[in-house]
Amino acid sequence: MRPKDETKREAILNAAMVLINTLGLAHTSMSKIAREAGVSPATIYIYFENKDHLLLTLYVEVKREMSRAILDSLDDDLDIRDAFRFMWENLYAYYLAYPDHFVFAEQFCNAPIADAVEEEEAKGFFAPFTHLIERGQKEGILKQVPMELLVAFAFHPLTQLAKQHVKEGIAMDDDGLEAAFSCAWDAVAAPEA
Amino acid sequence: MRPKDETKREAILNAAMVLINTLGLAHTSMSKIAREAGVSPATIYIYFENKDHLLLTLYVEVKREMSRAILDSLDDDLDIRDAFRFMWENLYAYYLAYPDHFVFAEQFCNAPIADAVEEEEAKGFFAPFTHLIERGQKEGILKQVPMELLVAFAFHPLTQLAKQHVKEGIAMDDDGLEAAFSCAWDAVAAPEA
Amino acid sequence: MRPKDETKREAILNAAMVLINTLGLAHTSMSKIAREAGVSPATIYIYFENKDHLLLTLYVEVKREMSRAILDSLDDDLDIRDAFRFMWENLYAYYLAYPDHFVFAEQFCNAPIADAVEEEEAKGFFAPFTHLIERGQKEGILKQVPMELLVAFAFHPLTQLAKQHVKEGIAMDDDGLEAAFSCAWDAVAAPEA
Amino acid sequence: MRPKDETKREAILNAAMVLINTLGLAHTSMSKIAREAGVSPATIYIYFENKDHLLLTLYVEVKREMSRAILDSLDDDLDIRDAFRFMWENLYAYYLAYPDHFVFAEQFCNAPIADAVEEEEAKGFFAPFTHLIERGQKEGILKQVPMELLVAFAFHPLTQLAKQHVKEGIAMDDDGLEAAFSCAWDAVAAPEA
DNA sequence: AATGAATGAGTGTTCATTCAT
DNA sequence: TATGAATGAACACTCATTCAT
Repeated sequence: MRPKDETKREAILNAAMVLINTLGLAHTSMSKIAREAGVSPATIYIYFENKDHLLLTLYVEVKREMSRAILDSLDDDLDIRDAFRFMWENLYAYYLAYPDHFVFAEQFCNAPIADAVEEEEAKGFFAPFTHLIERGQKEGILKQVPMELLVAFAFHPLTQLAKQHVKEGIAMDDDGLEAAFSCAWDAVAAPEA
Repeated sequence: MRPKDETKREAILNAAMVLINTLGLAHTSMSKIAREAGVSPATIYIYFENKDHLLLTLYVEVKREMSRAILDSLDDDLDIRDAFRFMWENLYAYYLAYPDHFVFAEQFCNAPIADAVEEEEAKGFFAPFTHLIERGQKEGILKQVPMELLVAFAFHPLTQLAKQHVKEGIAMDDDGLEAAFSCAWDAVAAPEA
Repeated sequence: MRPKDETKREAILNAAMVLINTLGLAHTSMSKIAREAGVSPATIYIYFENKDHLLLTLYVEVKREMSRAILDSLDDDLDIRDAFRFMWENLYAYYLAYPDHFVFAEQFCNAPIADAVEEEEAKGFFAPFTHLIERGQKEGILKQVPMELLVAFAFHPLTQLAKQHVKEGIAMDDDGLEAAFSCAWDAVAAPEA
Repeated sequence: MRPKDETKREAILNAAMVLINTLGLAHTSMSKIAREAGVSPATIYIYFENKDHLLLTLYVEVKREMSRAILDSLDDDLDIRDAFRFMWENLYAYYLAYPDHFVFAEQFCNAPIADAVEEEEAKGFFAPFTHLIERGQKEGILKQVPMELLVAFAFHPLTQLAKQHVKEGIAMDDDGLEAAFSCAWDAVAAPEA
């Protein structure tokens, strides 16, 4: 008996992501994924129960890697603003380094199939971030508004910028990042006394 | 030869939107659209060249309606902050009133097929908004940063919030809106002297 | 709009029967049926909901034709033995004339899929026969035993004989039929006083 | 090198029979058989050359067991009628005791694949029965008609009854059996002088 | 303009079988 | 012997689109 081939599993996941980004979810078929991954269509079903399961797995793994890249090296002793900035820059760097992860995640999470992801599963990866916000609010540094607002302003404009930059093949320089961060920080920071 | 039936055209477009929101782009076929719209598959091809054309048309029309709802009643004489707030509230109201337009647009614009939309076509609808920003920067009221930054912070967090609220079936009350707007305004407004 | 083509429907049903008799239920696929019928696989689904529905329809129609051939010309005024013999000979003649109907029915009714046939639907075709038996019992000509016994002895040996004869390409002559019928009649007839 | 495991072979054959009776020949695949038998698909090929060989083997073994149950204890000294009755009751008892053997055999022998069984192989098991008939004809107790007729009337109605009873989960009592046997015997017995 | 019939190419998935261990 | 991995071909069925009316 041959052992399962981890590289084959990775090849399948990666082929799926590449095709979804190129052709779209709607035109990415199992046989195209198989061809791109260099395996037989039947082989995919050894590693994944069915197409939905494959896509869902891909999404969760991408999200996990994202959170790792952004949060793993987060230092709890940093003051709020520095921690915030650290994540912000990590995130933008991640988008530029793995644009396909990011493009895929954006397409996937807006499709109804994404509803099948255990909400908490994906969200859980970002727990350290929510803790940071709570700390910031307790310390009076962040605005006393619902958490979802702060998350929306902290993350989403950056995502949108990255989407444009990835599509146009450009990137912000240090000044651009600085300017963008100042917008983000002003959005979430409590007005100074 | 009867003239083309405008209500039939609308029925087709609407059926497509409903199905795409329910089943996803990937599982929305021409025959399902036909069945949902109460017409024959062949009839769709009288109104639209092919599937892509139908989807693209739908997207452009949705975007046009969005911009109309938000910008048509914009008064050029309003001061920047009031104009800004006017649009902001119009936009959130639109999301709540036509969640399917909005959910569709989000799914569609993240799929590669959206690349086929004349970039400027969709953007053009929002020209009044960019003029507003330019005026705000000239007047020193908005931050002197690239326009795309201001757009990203002005629009995108709200979109994200609306997406959550639509999915969870909730809505912000006046206080919530006030808080959210203050975040947005702080993000884009020039720091006071 | 083209009208549905009845000959196409017949061609599909007949192709299915031929292939099932040749290759067996297990090796008869929709694409083989399509090829044999000279239509596209997709066309089959215009006439039949799915494979099971196609097979079930085929079975019911074959049973209907069988009962028509055997019972339609049955004369209620005949005495029991003559009526019985009339049907018996009609049935054997039918088997020889339409061996494929018969071979198909035998294979199909022994497969679990046959459980899906409305029991009464197929049985109903043979109501005239059960009425005949009841009359024969009332007149004291047939044995006073459960109806299912009489049916089993009246029909099933003949079916078995026909199965062998069809397979071996032979047929009973008049003497053979006479002998066979005398066995059948002795089985069901009440012992003479 | 371990010796082949007889229980494993039995498990495979039994799994095949169970699945064929449940799902039908058409939906019984090698991997389903493997799963049901608790072995790997590859293992089946150690015991059987291929799928056809497995099915054919199963059929022959079932037929062998049937003939054993019915004929092994047959006493040549019994008079014809008693011997006949002995087998008749043994056969019905067997059907009730091993309905799955019987249901399988009926499905299988009506499928074209059964043509591959050495005709004589299966028939051979029932040689004692044909000898009995020959003796009965010589003694003038059975009708002087072709043997196949007597076999058809002796066996087939009973099979048909058993099929119904197995499906409906009922069984004949002693009176029912008596009545059924009297039909069978009248069918095959020579008319009394 | 409008339709249901028709289709070849494609879908996601399972098949019988073999491979490598 | 026994296995799970692996596969190309096939499966039932649907696709986007065109045809004939």
